[in-house]
Amino acid sequence: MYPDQHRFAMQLAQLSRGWRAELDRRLADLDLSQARWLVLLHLARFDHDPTQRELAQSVAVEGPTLARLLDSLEAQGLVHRQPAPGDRRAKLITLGAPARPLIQRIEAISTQVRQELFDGIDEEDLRKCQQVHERILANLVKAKR
Amino acid sequence: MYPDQHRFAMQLAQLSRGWRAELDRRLADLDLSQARWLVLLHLARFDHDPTQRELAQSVAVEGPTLARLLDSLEAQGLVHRQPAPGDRRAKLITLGAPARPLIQRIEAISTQVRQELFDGIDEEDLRKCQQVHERILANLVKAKR
DNA sequence: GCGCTGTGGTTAGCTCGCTAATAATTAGGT
DNA sequence: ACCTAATTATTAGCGAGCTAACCACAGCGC
Repeated sequence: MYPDQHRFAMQLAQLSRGWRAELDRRLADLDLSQARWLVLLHLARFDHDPTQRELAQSVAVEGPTLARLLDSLEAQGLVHRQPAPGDRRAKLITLGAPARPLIQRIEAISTQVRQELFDGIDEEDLRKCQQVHERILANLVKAKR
Repeated sequence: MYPDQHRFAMQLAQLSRGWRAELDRRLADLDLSQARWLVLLHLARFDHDPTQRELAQSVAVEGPTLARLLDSLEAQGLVHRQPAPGDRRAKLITLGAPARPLIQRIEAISTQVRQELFDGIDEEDLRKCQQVHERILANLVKAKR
C-alpha cells in the first residue's frame, strides 16, 4: 500500500476537467462545446439512426442530459428528431446535412489534442492504464449494488 | 497506434463522475456532497490555517468555486473565515469544532470506497497509471500555451 | 506620497452532469 | 380484453465546475 492512492480520484477529476477545457478552447470557433461535439461524433459512428436511448448509452450520459444537448443541436440544425417507426414513444436521431463537414474538423482537432496529451507516454503503459480504468469501472458497477 | 485511444477521455469522464457519485451516495447521511467533503479533508491536512487561495490550489479548483463551497460549509458551522493578520484582503480558513468527528468518518468511507474500486488491480499497474495521469496533466499545461 | 499594477475574494451567469416526477406508449399477465 | 409494469422522452430543479467583471487592498516605481 503506497501512500498516494488517495490522490487518484482527484487526479481523475482534474484530468477530466482539464482535457475537456482544452478541447473547448480549440473548438470555440465552431460554436460547439465538448458535450455537443461528443454527441455528434457518436452519432456519426452509428451504422443506423439510433434512438435517444441508444445514443445516450453510447455517449455514457443519462437521458435528460442528452435531451437538452439535442435541443440545442437541433436548434442549430445539426441533428433532427424523427418519429421511430414501430414505437410511437421513441425518436430516431439523424445527422443534419450541415453537421457532416463539422465532424471532419472535430475529429481532426480531437485527434490532434489526443496526440499532444499522449506525448512521451509509452503505448504499453497507456494500454495498461486503460485496463485499470476498465477494471475500476467494473468495480464501480459492483459497488452500486 | 492501437484503435481505442479515442475512448480514453470518455473513460476518464465516466470514471470521475462514477467515483464521485458513489461517494456521494455513501456520504448522503452526513449532509455533505463530495465537493464539500474534499474541502474539509484538504483543510484538515494543512499544518497551518490556509488562505482561500492556498486551499483552492490544494483542492485544484478555481477561486469562485471554492468560495461558494465555503459559503455552505460556513453556514453549517464546519469552517470559519477569519481575517488574515498582515493582509486585510485575505481570509484564513479554520476548521470548526463540529468538523473534526466528521472528518474521521469521511476519511474512513473514502478509504473504503477506494479499496473496493481498486480491487483486483495490481499495485504496480496502479502506480504506472498514476504516472500516466501525471504526464498527461503536464502535457495539458504545455498545451495551454 | 501617489498612482499603477497585481492579488484575494466575491458576485453573476454559463455549461453540463444528475435525480425525481410526468406523460405517452408498449408489453405482459391473468 | 384489461389492468399493471416497464420503457421513452421530457420538464424542473440542484450541484459543481468555469470565466468575466468587480471591489478592496498590497506592493512598487517614481
